[in-house]
Parts: sequence; structure tokens; C-alpha cells
Amino acid sequence: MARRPTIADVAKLAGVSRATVSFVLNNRPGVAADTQERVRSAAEELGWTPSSSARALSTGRVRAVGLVLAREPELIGTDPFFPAFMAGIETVISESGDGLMLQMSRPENEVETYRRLAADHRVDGVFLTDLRAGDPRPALVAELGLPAVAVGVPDSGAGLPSVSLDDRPAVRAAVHHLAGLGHRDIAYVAGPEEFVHARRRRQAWSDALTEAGLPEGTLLPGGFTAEGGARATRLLLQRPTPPTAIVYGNDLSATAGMAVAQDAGLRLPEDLSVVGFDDVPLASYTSPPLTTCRANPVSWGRASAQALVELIETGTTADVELEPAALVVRGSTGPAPVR
Amino acid sequence: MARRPTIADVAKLAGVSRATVSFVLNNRPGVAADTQERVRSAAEELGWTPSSSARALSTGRVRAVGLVLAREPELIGTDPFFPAFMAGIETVISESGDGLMLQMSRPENEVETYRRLAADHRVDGVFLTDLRAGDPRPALVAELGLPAVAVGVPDSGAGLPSVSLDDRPAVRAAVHHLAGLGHRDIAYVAGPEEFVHARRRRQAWSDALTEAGLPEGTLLPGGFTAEGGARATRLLLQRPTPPTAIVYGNDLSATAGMAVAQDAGLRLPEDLSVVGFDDVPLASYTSPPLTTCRANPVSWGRASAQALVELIETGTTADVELEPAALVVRGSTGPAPVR
DNA sequence: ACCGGCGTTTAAACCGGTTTGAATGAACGC
DNA sequence: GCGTTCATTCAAACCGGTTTAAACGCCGGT
Repeated sequence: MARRPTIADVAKLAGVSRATVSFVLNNRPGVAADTQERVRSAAEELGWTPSSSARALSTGRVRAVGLVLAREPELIGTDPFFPAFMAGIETVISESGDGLMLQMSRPENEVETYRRLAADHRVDGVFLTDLRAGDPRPALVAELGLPAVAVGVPDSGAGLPSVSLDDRPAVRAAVHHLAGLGHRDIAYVAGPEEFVHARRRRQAWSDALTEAGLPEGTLLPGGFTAEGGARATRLLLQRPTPPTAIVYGNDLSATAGMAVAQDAGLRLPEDLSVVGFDDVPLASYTSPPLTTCRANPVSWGRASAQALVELIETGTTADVELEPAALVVRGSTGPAPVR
Repeated sequence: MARRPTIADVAKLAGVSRATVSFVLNNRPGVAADTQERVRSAAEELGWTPSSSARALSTGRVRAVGLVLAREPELIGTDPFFPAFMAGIETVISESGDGLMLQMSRPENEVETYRRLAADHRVDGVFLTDLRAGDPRPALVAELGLPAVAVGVPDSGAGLPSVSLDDRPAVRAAVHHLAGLGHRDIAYVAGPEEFVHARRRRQAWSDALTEAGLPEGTLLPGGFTAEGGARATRLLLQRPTPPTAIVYGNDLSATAGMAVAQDAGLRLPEDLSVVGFDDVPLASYTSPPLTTCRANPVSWGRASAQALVELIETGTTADVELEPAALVVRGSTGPAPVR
């Protein structure tokens, strides 16, 4: 089996120097048109493509970006955000032939993972997702000199550019939607409070209650999981006066919550209204269909990738604020029951 | 800002040649113990880590494996298989410091994507998932000389090593379970027939009916989607004599199907039994909890990665057959209704 | 005939590792 | 005292690109 051709083979075949081949390849000006033609057809004939390692070595750019998923393994599969987000990233970086390096790590090894990614110089930059309060990563990437963009949270510190999408309008809209339906006792089943986005959604619920002139609602943790959503719902329904509506941190916990309520003999939405967050593909196909909040993770990924690429190439990039999440009303919300 | 140290800096500080540093780094024999010590502490002091590009260039190994996801973007987020599978891969490759290059592509660009991955030499090997009947990829990777393992299907052709997991026992068990409950009309809502695994599951259903001495059942496409599952279910329920049990190609379509049945006023499992496939996290938290089939995608990823790494390093690897999928009985299946 | 300038091309250095073949020096046997 | 052997170390070539600075050929102008 013939080894892959190198730039020298192409140069020889085209009767030029390696430098000229390189110039043509990177379409630098100053190469005669007919020479370009000869080089191109020689490359074509040999089926030559530059070796990415060699190129990386001399340019100092590896043409890859990194995404670290530092969630508990069980959680990763349940979140529709990441696949869609990654698909968005791909549409951008594959245009320029760049690659996406994925690293999964246990949350406790997260910092170590970034360090290694930077030390080995396997990526030109990284995305920082799932930012937490007091997250060490912004300082870390600054220390490492690793280009990075914060996904989802403005002002993450360390002067990190961010690409964010505001969850809150959708959550507030949900609360106002429920208030308009006559609900006065609206509970919230929250995601893990260490995530900035989980906390922000919860805060939006709380703020909206105040805006709507409603009393404070019950807050329970749901962990963004099915199990957590189910447990929280059970607790809520056991209360002397259960809420008439529950807003969940995501669709997974909402769906599990719906099942618990239905098992308890409640009819949805007549006896209880439910709102989720994410608009997973299943959401339109539950019974009743789930009222939820929809963001656009694909465009989020796209915008994040554009920002990161620009940051890598030019050294700076502007913060981006995407269109906020919006409420999608379906059948799981209805008029509050009369007591 | 100081540029990253190179092997030459370490050599200078330790008072040895670059070659010696390299030997120590790769713990090759023949370096005096005290020299090793000096080199190591010099490296430590400078915080030096070898540049992966430079190393890749001289060794010809880039220390990364590739995974191409060639599904429709909408489908990717709905499948719990991939995140878990990737997590399994990670546990293996991160041990040796290797990376996972992820490429997403539209199904129609799939071949092109593999070609580029190989041409740029960005990965040392790839996983072939979602194999289809007459899939061009086994021949392609053979032509490209790209190490690859087939995931999920033995005998994919071109002498490709495979890591497979038999879906069929679980599906057969499901049918026998239903038959034991008195069901005689068991329908199947299938995934896209072009996928070998989808077709194989469907075949298992069909075979099991025969084994159980039951008449042929109705087969409808469900596309592995919520929408497809819902539509197929509606069609089944409209029939003059609807089936008393439905087996679905995956949990997503099963869950959507359950919702349709419940909307139609059926009680589950009294009026209709439902079986899914995958055992997604939500499956235990639907109402009723979903009887389904469980594989182990994490160990699948692990085994696939081990096989691929061995293939890359030694040139060959044995086929692996994992523990087959198993039936998980929950509340969505029950005795057949008396007509 | 000579010079300056321009467009085109190239030799050679460089990126940061690995690897080979030879040099070094100490220990050993005769 | 001298040739061997062995363990250790190193200089230099190599991987396959990019980039800089210089060389080249050719033109028109004087």
C-alpha cells in the first residue's frame, strides 16, 4: 500500500518547489495562474491533502475546538440541549474544516480535564457550558491562556466573552399565563441550584409571582431528573393545600411529574396545570401535550462557535445575546380549579 | 506572556540532550536513574507537556478516534444511545490520553465526512454506528486504510471487526411475555428499516410471534420518533379490531403511543399493553411505567473503544459479543382484555 | 550596455517532537 | 597495557507542512 503523498510529491510532479505548493494551497497571491493550475492538478492526481498534524505544528493552530461535558453520566443522556448545541457548533466549524474534540469528565475532574486539553494543545479554544456560581473555569482558562467563550451566562468573570440566551422571559411568561388562568398557588420544581441557569430560571419564577401580585410559591428541588421531578411532585401533592400549578426546571422532570399526578388520580389540566422547560421532541406527544418553554440550542451552538472562532482568530469577540426563550402553550395548562 | 516550554528548554535545564528527555518521557530503558530524575524535575519545574501536534507528526499517530453521527439533526437529540455510548468510549480512551473527535453530518454527506477525516489524518480510527443494509462505509474505510470497528452488527463485510449486542432476545422475551399474558394480536411499530438494528428488532418480533404460535401481527413504521409513534398508534387503534398489545422500536415512539392511546380513552395496561426499547430515564416515570428492553450502551462504548484501540495498535482485534439486551417488565403490560 | 523594478519562484530555516547510529567512558578480561 | 563489552548519552536526520529572505528572469527606460 502506497503511503500517503506529501507536499514534496506534489511539488515534484508539478515541477515546482514545496513552497510554491504551499502558496497555492493557501491561495496566497503571487503565484502565476498557470503554475497554480499545474499544482492543483498535480495535487488532484495524487489525491493529496495536507497533513493536519504537520500543519498544526508549523502554524501553531490545531484547528479544533473543545467541548467538555462535565455532568454525571446519568444526566448527560437526558438532556436534549447538548446534541442540538453540538450540531450547531458543527455547522460552523465544519465550514472551515475544523473539528470538535469532545471530552466527558466527571464533574470532579473537570478542572483537570481543561488543564490537559490546554497543556497538550489539542484544541485552539473551548466552550464553557453549565457554568456554576463561583465557577473556577473562567479564571482557569485565563491563566492557561486558552481562548474560551462562556455559554449561557453573561458576566461570568475574567473578561470572558459570552453567548447567552435569556431563559427568564419564557418562565415569566409561563407564570403570567398561569396567573391569567386564575392560578394563585404556583409551585416550582427547580434544577440543581449550583448551575447558574437553573438558579436564574427559578429566580424568574419567583420574580414573576411578585410581578403578578401573587403570594410566594413553594420551591422544591427536582435535579433536572425524572426521579427528582416525580419525588418533588409527590411532596407537593401531599401538602394540605397542594398547588394548582407546577412549573418545572425542565421537561424531563415535568413529564415525570405529570405521571405522578395522573397516578394520584388528578386530571390534567383540570385539576393541575404543568409547565416544563426545553420543549423536547416528546413534549408535543405527552397526554396532555406539555406546555413548555423553548430556546434554540442549535442557533446557540452556532453563535457560540462563531464567537469562539473569531476569538481564536482575532483575539477578541463581542458578547452575543440571542433571542430569549419563549413560552409554548399546549394542553397541560388550563384554568385553575375552583375550590 | 512566556511561550510554552519545549523539549529543548527541558533538555537545557536538565543538562542533557533532547533525545534523552524524549527517552525519559516515554520511559524507554537505558537512561540512568539519576538522569531520569533530573529530567523529570526539570519538566515539572517548567510545567512542560509534549506538544501533541509535534508528537503526532513524528509518530504518525494523532491519538484520537473519530465518531461520526450521521443522523438527521432532529433525531440526534432524541436518542439516549449516543451520549451513553460516548461516555463509554471516553472512559477507555482518556486513560491513554487520547481524544474523541466528533463529527456530525447530514446522512447524505456521511461518506464525504469519513473521507475528510481520513484525508486530513485527524483520527487514528473510527467507529461505524447505525449501519445500514448495503452500507458503503465498510468498503470505504477499507479503501482508505482507516482502522474501524463496526458497532452493533456482526458481519458487516470487508472483514471489519465488530462489537455487537444482540437486541433480539429482549424483543423475543417481550413477545413471549405478552403471549403469556394472553395477547394474540401483537403489533409492531418499527424504526427506519434502513438501519440494520431496526430491521433486526422487527424481525425478532416477527420470529417470536411464530415461535409462540401466534398469527402474524400488524407492522407499521414509526421512524423512532415521537410523531411516528403517535401516528402509527392512531392507525392501529382505528382498525376494526385493534391489537391488544403494541411493541415499539424505541421508548420515544412508545411513550408517544401511550399518550395517543390514553387520549383515545384506553386504560393502560387494561385495554392495551405497550412495550418500548431503550429504557430511557423517563421510562420508569411514565404513567404507567413503561415495560421496555434494556441494553447497556456505556459498556458498549467501552468495548468498542477497547477494540478500536487494539486495532490501531496491533492491527487486529477480535469480534466482541456483548451481553444481549433484556426485557424490563413494568406497568405498561398486563393481561389481555377479554373481548 | 546597464540599471531598477516587478512578478515569480525557491532554498533554507523553522515548528517540537522521535529515532537511529555513533560516540563516550567506565568496567572488565587477558 | 590494551582490546572488548556494556551502559549511557548525544548529534543529526526525520516527520510534513509554513514562512522568510533572497534569487531569478524579464521588462522598459536611459
